[in-house]
Amino acid sequence: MDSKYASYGKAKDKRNNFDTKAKRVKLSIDNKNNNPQKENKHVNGLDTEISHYKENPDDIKEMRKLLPVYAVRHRILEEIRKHDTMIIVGETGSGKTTQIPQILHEHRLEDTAAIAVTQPRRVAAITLALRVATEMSADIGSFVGYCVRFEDVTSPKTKVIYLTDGMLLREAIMDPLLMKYSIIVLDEAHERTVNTDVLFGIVKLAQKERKLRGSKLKVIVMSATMDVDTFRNYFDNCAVIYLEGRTYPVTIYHTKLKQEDYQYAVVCAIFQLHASTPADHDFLVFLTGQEEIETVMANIKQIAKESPGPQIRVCPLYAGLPANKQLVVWKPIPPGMRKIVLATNIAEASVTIPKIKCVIDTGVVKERSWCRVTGAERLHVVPCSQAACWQRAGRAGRTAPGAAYRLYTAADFAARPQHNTPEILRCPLAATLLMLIATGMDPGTFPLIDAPSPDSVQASLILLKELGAIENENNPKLKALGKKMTAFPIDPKYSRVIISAPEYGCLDEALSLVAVMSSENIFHTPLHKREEALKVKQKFVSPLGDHVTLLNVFKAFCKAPLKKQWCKENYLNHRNLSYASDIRAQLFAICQRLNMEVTSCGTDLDQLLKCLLSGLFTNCAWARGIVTSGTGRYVTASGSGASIHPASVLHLKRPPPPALLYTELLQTKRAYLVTVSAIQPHWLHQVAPDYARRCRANR
DNA sequence: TCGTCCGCG
Repeated sequence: MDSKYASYGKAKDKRNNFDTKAKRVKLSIDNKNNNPQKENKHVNGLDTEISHYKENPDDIKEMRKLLPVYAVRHRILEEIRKHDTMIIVGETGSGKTTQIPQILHEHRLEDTAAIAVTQPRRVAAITLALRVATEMSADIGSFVGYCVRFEDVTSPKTKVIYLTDGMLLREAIMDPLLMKYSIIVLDEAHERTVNTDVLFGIVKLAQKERKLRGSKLKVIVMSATMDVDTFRNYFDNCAVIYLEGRTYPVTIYHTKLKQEDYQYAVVCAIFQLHASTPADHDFLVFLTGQEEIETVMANIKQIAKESPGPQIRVCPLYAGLPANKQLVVWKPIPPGMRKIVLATNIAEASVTIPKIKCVIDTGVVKERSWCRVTGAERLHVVPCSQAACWQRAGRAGRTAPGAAYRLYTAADFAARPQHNTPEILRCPLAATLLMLIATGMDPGTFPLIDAPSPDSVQASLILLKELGAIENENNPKLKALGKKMTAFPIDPKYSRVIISAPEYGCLDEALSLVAVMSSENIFHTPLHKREEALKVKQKFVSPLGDHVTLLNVFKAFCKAPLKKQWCKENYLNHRNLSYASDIRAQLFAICQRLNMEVTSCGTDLDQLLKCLLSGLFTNCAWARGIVTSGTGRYVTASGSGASIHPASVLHLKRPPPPALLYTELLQTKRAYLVTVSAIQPHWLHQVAPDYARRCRANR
């Protein structure tokens, strides 16, 4: 155990040292209840336990009447009748997402068309629809339904449709005026996901155009944040309704001193609170990632052995954790024991853990950003916004009054930005721009609350031009190839791979590979079982590189009869492989619709790599002739240095391949090429001659 | 020799 805390748990005298150390966290009451309203305000999110409710219809009616929104339903209705666009700010538990669509439906405000209620997440769309169907005593898929990727549970009679905003965006490609709906409710607007931001513009333009045609579209934006000025300005100073929430007060504590090392501070805070808090108070701790969670978990277990107080059960929670291990968080524990949940920001909005009384917030988050010049994505730990801090604190007040211990000072808090940087300013834009162009929008004039820099837009338009999707970056007109690309709900580079595949006779393999690459990491490597996980991976490894290795794993997964068991034995993530399998089926169906011939290249895997290169030709790296500084042994097309990621099967391979095709350029401590294959340098000239010429000219 | 936040179609 190389933990820097490990020694504290070993001897009692060192425990004293731990307690009296100057560095220990001092928790003080800096702003106890000074602003109880504010404490609740960014709390939102969906109770995943919603779907487990089983009540009789009378109870449900009574429960609806108790919701804050019920009392003001007539006023809401009146306002919505009056205004074409409005913003509803509702705190957690106000019932806005489940009740307002019902109120609209009961008063037949949707007319002959339907009501769309969008959500950033699939599970939310599904569970909300199930809840509302129960409340309205309807079968799901009748007049209440939902629509998410792989699952359309609606019928022509469906009047209230819960759907992901990604799904509504895809509908906009077919019908930019969204004529199917007379009311569109955009929920969780404060999260500012790329899809929600783009939908704002789509509905705004659709509303304007439909007004001219005498077909009204009502737009209702729902948000948990109180800072609605940005939204209000964007929607031409529309009306705003505020709804009260249903949460309990959360007392906020800040540290008196700045904590230099939050990983150290968090362990100190846990044990200080552990010694002073009743055993039935569960803790929720916000950390940044898998490795950090595993390290802190090991430290807690070590110290707990020597520590007085109730028994501790530590539960890790992050998205990459296999589902069965995630579920442990929701399992009840024996009385007299304390549950400590160590979570990433998955617990901030995506999932709700009941009975949390105490939140410990490190105040940091791991954020991904994109560099338009090198195409590199960066993962780094940054302080989170004030809004995120309130959101985290609110997790302690879901079922009873609680407390939030912030491992940063009140001054530090005050100096933070109010909101996180919207995703649209941080991510590659090619997919979004292609979607917009396919919807008939002009990327130059499309209204966005926060517009990305013209340089970022330009960089992504150039990529779309190079992929053959649009004519020109200055006058982006969709080409036939681009039109075909939008049929596939995947990254434009990958849809280009699929469309090229028949040419290389490898559509069968390309579909599998693109499906796996569109899913999350399929390898699960726990910190303490790394060696064993690496050993079992060997049977899938191909000398050609990571891509063929991924393909080998996917093929074996498809053949395995007991998939869950098989994944466990092979240290693979069953959820992500199943997801890849679903994506493959979806892509396959689209190929059939487009009359594409599904052929296999058999053992001629060079064909597959060339095909991959036809979409990822901008992702080539060449071995450096002369080893210069420590920036890496390869150089990319943009001229930046990088090394093969150590998790790659080509890492440390001798001799190093002269040229590589990489999936991702990731900047962590250094720049790494992630998921790579060896290619012949002359392939680039065969596969993408125009690009190869320009690329050589620039180098 | 690395340690992959969260999501969507």
